[in-house]
Amino acid sequence: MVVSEATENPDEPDHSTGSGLVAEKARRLARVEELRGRGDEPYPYRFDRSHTIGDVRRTWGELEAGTETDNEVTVAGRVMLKRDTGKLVFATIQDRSGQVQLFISKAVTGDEHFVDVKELDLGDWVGVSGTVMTTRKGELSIKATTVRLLSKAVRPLPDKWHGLTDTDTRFRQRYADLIVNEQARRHFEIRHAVVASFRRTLHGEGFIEVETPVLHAEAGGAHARPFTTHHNALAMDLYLRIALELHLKRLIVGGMERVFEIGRIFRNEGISTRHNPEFTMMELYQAFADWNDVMDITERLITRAATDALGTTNITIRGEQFDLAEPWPRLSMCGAVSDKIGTTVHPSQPLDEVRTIADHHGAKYEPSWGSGRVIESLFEELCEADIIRPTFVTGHPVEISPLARVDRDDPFVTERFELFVDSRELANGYSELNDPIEQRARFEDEQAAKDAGDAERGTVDEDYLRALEYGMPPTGGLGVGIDRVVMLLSGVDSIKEVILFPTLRPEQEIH
RNA sequence: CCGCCUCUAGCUCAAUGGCAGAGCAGUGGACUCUUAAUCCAUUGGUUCUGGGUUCGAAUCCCAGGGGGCGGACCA
Repeated sequence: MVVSEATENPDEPDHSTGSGLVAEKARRLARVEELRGRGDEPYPYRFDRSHTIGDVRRTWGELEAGTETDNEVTVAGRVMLKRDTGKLVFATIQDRSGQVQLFISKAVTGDEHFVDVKELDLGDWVGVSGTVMTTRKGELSIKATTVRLLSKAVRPLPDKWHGLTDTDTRFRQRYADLIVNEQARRHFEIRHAVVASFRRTLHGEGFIEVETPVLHAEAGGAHARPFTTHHNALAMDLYLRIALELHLKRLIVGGMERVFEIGRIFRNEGISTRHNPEFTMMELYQAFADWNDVMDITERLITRAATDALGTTNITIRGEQFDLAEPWPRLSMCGAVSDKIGTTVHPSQPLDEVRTIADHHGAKYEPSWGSGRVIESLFEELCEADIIRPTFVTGHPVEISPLARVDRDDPFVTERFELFVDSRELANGYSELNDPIEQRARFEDEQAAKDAGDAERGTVDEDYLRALEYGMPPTGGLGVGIDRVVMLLSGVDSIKEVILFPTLRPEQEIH
């Protein structure tokens, strides 16, 4: 806490001449003391309201201008604006359902109570009782008989007109962002609607919601660098999970048939407009289904989420309108690359041949990569940027898909798809590999690549193999990046806009 | 980790090498139908930090810090 240098006598700071944040806080804190001194609690324990502001608007929104009713209501909200015309004060208060004007007349409240109204600051929480009315100009208002302070704000709100625009401050002080920026509140309403919609759809189709460990002894199920942590009592290092996959499939082995989890996963990688170190994934696994079933459920989940969150399946991507309800095109990875460059590429081709093509088209690769992984690099380099509308990219090479089942018609690719929208990967799914012998071979390939220096590759998960040995039914699986779905439906370009508290460096000093 | 951009009052922004300013918020005053209320008066600055160039630096240079965008990384 900084003590103002201008304060010569610390026992009695001079609020009349000071200014700036320190003086403003001192002035408001002095008001807190003044209220306590006379026996009024500036932070009461509870308050009963009869209506939300949204209720008031719904019930009386059509009232004609210049109407006085004797309908009594009690609402609560934060003071956002105050217009003082002397013996009449207008204030705009806000709760999560909206804003409404208070009409506070000295003649109604009485002189003593009116003095306290005058002392209210922007940002204070109040509980208000009064009657519903409209002004001569037609503004729906509550004609207050009492205005009770529910919580004194000692820090001023951001600018009442321009709000808070500094991105750094908006993300660090999300609380302030949410108070003043309706758009920010909207993004998190959409987020809630998406998650609720996913749950509703999945429950409706017989899926069971489960929770699996966040702390893993082995970080498997994806290619990513994990965060490490330590458990003291067990005296061992643990990883934060990078995927949900392997535990959920153990449950399919256990006979749960349809399971899903919505959970946080952690990847120790770069931060960008599309990546946050912790993000939310929904994964589901459905026994007796294959990748085609999973593509269908992906369309249902996201289309219904759009309807539930936005009331429409029409969305705008890069200024262009798309209807999510129309079937989503399917594009094979090898086919897309082949079409783009005019020659056929396929993971069955010798590595030299594929490398030559990559060199020719500026796609990068590492010495340890096989043909399949180089083709993926070609796809990322040449095709990804062109995908705007929702598109299933299918047929990923076996080399880059260690948990997916080989295509029933082509032994070099898998029955796998990734959903791309606006050049971003939103979902990933496949027919799950359930042959324990083949899975072991795939894990051993991963381990070999890891041993050769590729840090993101996987390891042999013996317990998972043991589970498969009990027999996993044919299964289709899906992972959906919730944050990215919310980005799509919110129409924002940065993942930080849809994460309440995105990862940032800590502030050095808090003012 | 690299490149570019950015950082000025609580908030939103000016000042392009020559006295650090405005609006909002705050403070004092007027006002019983305002709508970002209005009107009069007024307080408030480590110009992100440190160093340098210069008679003189918010401004130019160097280093550092925060943030943004792009790249790298991210199957």
